[in-house]
Order: sequence, then C-alpha cells, then structure tokens
Amino acid sequence: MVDRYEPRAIEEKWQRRWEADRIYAAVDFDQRPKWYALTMFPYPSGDLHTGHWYAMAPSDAHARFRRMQGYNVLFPMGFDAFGLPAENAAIKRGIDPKEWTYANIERMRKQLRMMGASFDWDREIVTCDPEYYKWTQWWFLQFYKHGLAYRARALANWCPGCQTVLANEQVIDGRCERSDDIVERRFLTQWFFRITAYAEELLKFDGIDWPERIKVMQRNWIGRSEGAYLDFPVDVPGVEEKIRVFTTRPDTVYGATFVVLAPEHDLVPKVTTPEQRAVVEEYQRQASRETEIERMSTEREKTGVFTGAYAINPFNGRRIPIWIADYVLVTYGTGAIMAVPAHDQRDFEFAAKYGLDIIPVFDHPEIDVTKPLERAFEHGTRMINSGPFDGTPAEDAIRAVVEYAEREGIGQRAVTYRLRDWLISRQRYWGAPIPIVYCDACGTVPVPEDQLPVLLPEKVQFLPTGQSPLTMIPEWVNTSCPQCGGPARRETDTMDTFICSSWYQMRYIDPHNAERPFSPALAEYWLPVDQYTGGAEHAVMHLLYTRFFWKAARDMGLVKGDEPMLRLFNQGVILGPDGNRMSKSRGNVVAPDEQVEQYGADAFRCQLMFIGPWELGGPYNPTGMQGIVRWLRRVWSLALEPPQLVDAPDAPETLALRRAMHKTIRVVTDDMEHFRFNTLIARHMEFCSELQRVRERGQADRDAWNEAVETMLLLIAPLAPHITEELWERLGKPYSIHLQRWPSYDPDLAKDEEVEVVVQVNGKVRGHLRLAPDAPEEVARTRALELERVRAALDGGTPRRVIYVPGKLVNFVV
RNA sequence: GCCGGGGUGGCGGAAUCGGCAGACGCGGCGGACUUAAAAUCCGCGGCCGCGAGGCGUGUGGGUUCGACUCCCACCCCCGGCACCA
Repeated sequence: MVDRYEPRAIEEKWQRRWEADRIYAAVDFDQRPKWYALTMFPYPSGDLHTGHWYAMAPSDAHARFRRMQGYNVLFPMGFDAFGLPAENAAIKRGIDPKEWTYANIERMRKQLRMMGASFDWDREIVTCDPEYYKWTQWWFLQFYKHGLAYRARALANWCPGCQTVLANEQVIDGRCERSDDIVERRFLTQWFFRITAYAEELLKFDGIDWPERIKVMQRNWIGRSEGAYLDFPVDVPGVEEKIRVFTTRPDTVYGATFVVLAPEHDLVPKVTTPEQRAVVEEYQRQASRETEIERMSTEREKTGVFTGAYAINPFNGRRIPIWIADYVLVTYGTGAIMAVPAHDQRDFEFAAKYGLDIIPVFDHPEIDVTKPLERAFEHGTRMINSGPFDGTPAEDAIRAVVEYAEREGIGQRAVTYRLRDWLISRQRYWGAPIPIVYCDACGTVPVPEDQLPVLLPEKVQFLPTGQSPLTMIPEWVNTSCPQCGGPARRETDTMDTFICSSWYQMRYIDPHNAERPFSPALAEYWLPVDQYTGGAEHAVMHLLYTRFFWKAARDMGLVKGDEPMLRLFNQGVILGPDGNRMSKSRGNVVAPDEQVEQYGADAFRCQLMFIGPWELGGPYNPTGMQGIVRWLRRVWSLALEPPQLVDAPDAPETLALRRAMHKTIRVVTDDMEHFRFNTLIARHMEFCSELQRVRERGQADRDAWNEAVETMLLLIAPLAPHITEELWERLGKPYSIHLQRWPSYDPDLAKDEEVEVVVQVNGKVRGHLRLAPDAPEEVARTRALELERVRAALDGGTPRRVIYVPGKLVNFVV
C-alpha cells in the first residue's frame, strides 16, 4: 500500500528545489526558438488574492506548455510598486511608503512562490527601485528630446480624494479610477505625453492577435472623425479674429445660423460685448464649477448665453450670433462649432429654446421643408438654400463644399480625434520624479542623463495639500541648473505610474543593466512579447499606453517592429461563490492561502482552470474543489498502483489503451494552444477513467500502461506541477518532468476506430450503429435498415430520400 | 441610444463550416467495501408519462430531411462608449 496524496508534504519541497536549480531560467541568445510569455504584474497591495491566481496560474500553465514544446521561455514577474495606496498608508498610519511597499512585496513574493509558477525570479523588477525608475526617468528625457513630452496649461481632471490630476483614461464615468471620487475640472500647467501624434497608427492592429473587444474599445477611445475646419470671421470692430470650427458636416454650412463656443474658449473674452460681459462671465463661472458628471448628462436641458457678438458665415456672408454653451467641449475639435439646427438634434434643441433660426439645407422625400421642422433630420436628398450648391446630391455634397472651401481659403479638410494627450504629472510623492529643473536664466532644463536617477528624498511629510509633498523639502527642490550652474528648482511632480508599466516588458529582458534600459542585442532576441495575458480593464489605459510607448521607442530606433505584444488574451473576472465581485464587505472572499492550505496549490490551480472558459471568469465555488481533489488522488493512485503488468502488445485492449492515449494528447495539445483549460481537464478526467477501467481488469500490457501513465503525467505537468514532479520521481524518471518534451501523437491512432452513428427517420432518432468513421453509404444504409425500431418507424414505406453523413448519421426521409 | 459578450439540467459548464443536446465536474439518489464513518469503487441522473411516446437550449416567426448552431423580429443579463460637432 502506498502513501496517500498529501499536497502539503510535497509542494514546498519541489518549489525550493526548482528555485535552487533555476530550472525556469530564460537563457539569453539560446538556440531554441524564444517565447516571451508575460502576465500583467501586480501592484504590491500586500495580499495575493484569488484574482491574481486566476490571472497567473493559467498563464503559467501555458508558459510551461511552451517550455515543454521546446521553446526558450521567458516568463518573468515583478511589482508595479509606485502608486497611491503606499502614500495613503503613510498619511493614515504614518508608515513610510517605501517600507510599506517593500514589506508588502516581501509578503507577496512568498505567496507567489506558493503558486508553484515557473517565474524566472532572477529577472524580477520592482518599479520603485531606483535601479528601475532611473530608466523610467531616462525614458521621460527621450520623450522630451523627441518633442513627445511637453508642459502646458490645460483643463485637467482633478481628483479631490487623491489630491492630484488624472489622465482622461483614468476618469471612469466622471469618477476617479482609483478612489471613485467625483472628478473636478481645473486649469493647470501640467506635463503631457504626445500620444495624439500616434492616434492614426494606434487605430491599426495589423499583425497582432488581440481580442476584438479590446480593439473596439481602443478605436472608440481614439474616436477618429473625418470632416473639415471652417473659418468664421468675427464681426466685432477692432477684433481681427476668425473662429475656426470643426464639423463632420461641412455640407450643411449654409444652414449654420449661429456659432457656439465652449465657455472656456480663448476668444470668449475678446468678442463678448460690454452689455453681455456680466452674464457671460457668470455662465463661465457656473460651467467651471460643474463636474464631468453633471456636464456629461445627456438628459439635461441645454443651456447657454449670447456673447452679444456676431460672426460671418464665409459661404453666404450671413451675420450669425456667437453663443457660448457647455454642450460644446473645449477639449474636442477646436472648442467651437457652427450650429446647424435643421440637421443636428443638439443644435435644434438649443435653437428652439433660444429662438434661433432654423434653416433646412437639404430636401427630404418625407418632410415638408417649407414648414417649421419638428426635429432635426440628418440626411436629405439634395442641397437647397445653399446658393451655388443647390441641387447637389447628398452623396457629393461634402466633397463639393470642402473643395470649394479649400479653393477659397476659408477651410480645409480635417481629421480630429477624441483622444487627448496623456497627462502624466501627478502631485504626489510615491512615483518617479520628473527629471526636469527650472532655472531663472535657462528656463526648463532636462536633468542630464548621467545625473539620473533623480532620487526620491526620504523622511517626507505627508499632508494631502494638493501639492506634491516634494515641494515641502527645500533642500531637495533647490538645486543648481545643469546648464549654467545658477540657482534652480526641481520639478516636484512625479510621473503617472502607468509610465512605469508602459515599458516594463522591455526591462525584463535585461533587468540589471546599469548602462542602458536594455541591450539592443537582447531586444533583438527577446522582443516583442509573444503572449500577453491580463485583465480587460486595462483596455484604454495600460494597453493603449504601452502601444504608444513602443511606437515612440521604435521611432527612436530602440526597438524593432510596430507592436509590443503580438498576442493578447484577456481572462475574465473571478467572482465570489455568490456570483458577486469578491469583497471584504460582502464577506465572499476566497483566500488563496487557505485554499492552498486545505487542498494544495495544484488543486487550486486546476480548479480555477476547470470552472469554465478562462475568458469568461465567473463564480469560484470551493465545494466544486472535491472533483479536482478526487481527480488528483486518482492520478496519484494510477501512477503508483498499476495493475499486473504483462506482455500483451497485440491484445485489442492494448491497442484501445494506445488509442485513448493518443487521442488525449491530441485533444489536450489543441486545447492548450487555445487556453481551453476547462475542456482539457475534462479530457484528462475521461482518460483517467479509462485507465481506471483498464486497471479494474487486473492486468495490462507493460509498455502500453507505462507509456500511458508517463504521458498522462507529462500532459498534466503544466497544470499541476508539484504532484506530477513527485510522481515522475517516484516512477524513477529523470528530473525534472518540467524539462521533458511535450508528448506527440500519431494522427492515425488518435482517430476513433469506430464511431456511433445515429439512425434517424424523418429527423427523429430511432437507433444507433457502430461504424468506421469512413464507412461507405451502402454499408451504413443496409445496417440501418436491419434495425428493428427503424423498420417500425418506416412502417413498410420506402424512403424517399436517404441522407448519410459519414461518422455522424443516416437519415431516412419518408 | 450605439458597440461588444452572453442567455443550455438543482449548480459550474460541454457540444456551433447545421447532424444523438446536456461531455466533464459539483450537489443528489442507489449500491459495494466497513462494526460504523471517512476515503475509495460501481451505477442512476433534463421535464411529462406506468408505458409506447411526447416536450425540451430566453421569446415569436422563418429556412432545412434535420437548427443550441443559420436568417428575421423581440426580451433579459454583463462589459464598454455616450452632447465628441
């Protein structure tokens, strides 16, 4: 009698051994084909939760699979360690952010090791290490040098809870992505990365295999619109300005009966008449107090005020009023629109409310355009009320008007994007300092590369003042100008942590390089990432930023190729047993450490993979764990307690066993390729049942049995690395199972010898046959007609038609 | 409103170039082993019906010898976007 399967007794032992032997080390410049597998690195919150396991364990299984297939696999892990929680802990509990973070990292390293994942720990990176953020700062300088980083005053998102500005991508439904506070809008001078320079290219996903929904989300976020800029001269004495508007409907320009500026538009103070100044300024004040949430509400009735000024429609010379209204956004297009109430519902509502003219400029087959409109209509048939363009068919209208505008110098075709430049400065301490110095004589001066890193000072006061805590350390702020040596001040804002994670995949390939972010030769060998896995919640943040970062790096000549991650897989969200998101307040949290304690890491890994398709996520049910535990016990028992082994190479049972094994290899390999862990484990369970039946018979062919058991262990190794290693050793096989080759199958043996064929009469099942998959129709038909129930159903009638699908069915139609 | 994803037993889920609906697992029921229990092993398992049989993949139509799968119309759930000119 052998000992029972006790996961706790073997898992730690093997984890230590693997690490000591560095069997998962990625080998630079190895002859094997390389495979860079990357899973999103965690924020060191101090506790590894089930969501981390759900993201990482299947990724690990896939990386192990590739390793066994003969790839030189790079599967690294690290910590995205800058960010607000550390600083908030400092504010609340007086703990130093650095100490807090490193203590958490230490704890999480232990928890990660319990997973038994094949991470190459020699390549670990921690983004808050000066050794790492030196290069984050270096990247900032490269962006600055290439005109991709700039400082500007702009309307920014301000989170009152976090006391810092945020990028547009980090505002979700008007709330802070982290703290959920309602975001305010403030005019502030901030640092930006020019992501808009790559807007057009970011819309293309050529040559990469990414989920459709991520691509759609990124396309929506970038929001490309084609149209034209048109210039409306201002009719105000002494003001020689033109209002440039962006429109996707230049063909409706003759219907423009007023112009609307965003309340924050630069020209507002210049054009507003003295009589209107008071109401205009009051409206601006009111608009500036509004949060995004209030302003974005589409239900809300539109408001606005007249500036008292007029502009001239450059097409027909018509004098039209200039209004301001907050339904026009200063951040989109030019911050000004021509309003065409007849053909735009928003403008229609505004015109109706304030009694402005509504002039249709298209005919419509079902609408009498000579009568007052009830609502705007977007598309008509031919242009009307449009001077020389009258009669132009709708499909030619835009082109005709734009060509005219370009000829006359009153406009030009244009493309605009919803995407804004990436606001990267944060008024917080726990981030990489922006390596910039302000000198009274030289102005904005980048810190020379050889003076990096600009170290974060320690022993800092944390008060949420809305200014970076760094401003309160004069000995840090005050410095000398790198150019002239005169007195200068450091930039006190730190960088958005999404910058740290935009290039981390590049650092893993050369994590200890002190001379440069990574060596070009290693980049040539390892990059780009072959398989990236992580959550879809990063669709328009990290996953967009890192593509931008890569393209910029490519244009700087630092990397080759157009995309950083060739394949992306988004796992779903793991939920608590009650189907809700796990949260302490709901009390539905499943703690991985407890699952491991109770069932073992192998069982927990497998259960997470077994519950359903990885991309769907779903509830984690701990009671279902029994099934996985039983299966692993059975694997244990089958490996260690064989039937009586005899020499029967030609017995039909031996062939059947071989067939089952080859079929299992085929199914498991195919499912592994496509991350179908749930069906793959189901196949394993079936194969185990088949082995069990063989064993029940009492004896089996020695070679076939041993081969089957060894193959089973090899196929399970990526899923459950500890138990398979233990059994591999007990079977006397060479260490380590994880360095063995993935089994291959014989396609002929993997095919079913006989399959069940359904016999139907008029589409209803009346019987079954066992036939070869490629049996000829004649055989199938004859055998089918021999069946009693089929004859009864035919009731003596002659089939009008017979449908035969080999391997599937025979259907008699009467 | 627009764009994705989804709706299948008591539960998690399988099966889609149209071909036995419910693989595999949980829970349930029955049996074997045991003084007993645990563990293990074997069997049953959509619904209605004693049965032959009938009905079943969100709803209603359609195409087809045959539809979870394709087409049309709709309902519900999840995620994303939403005054973007």
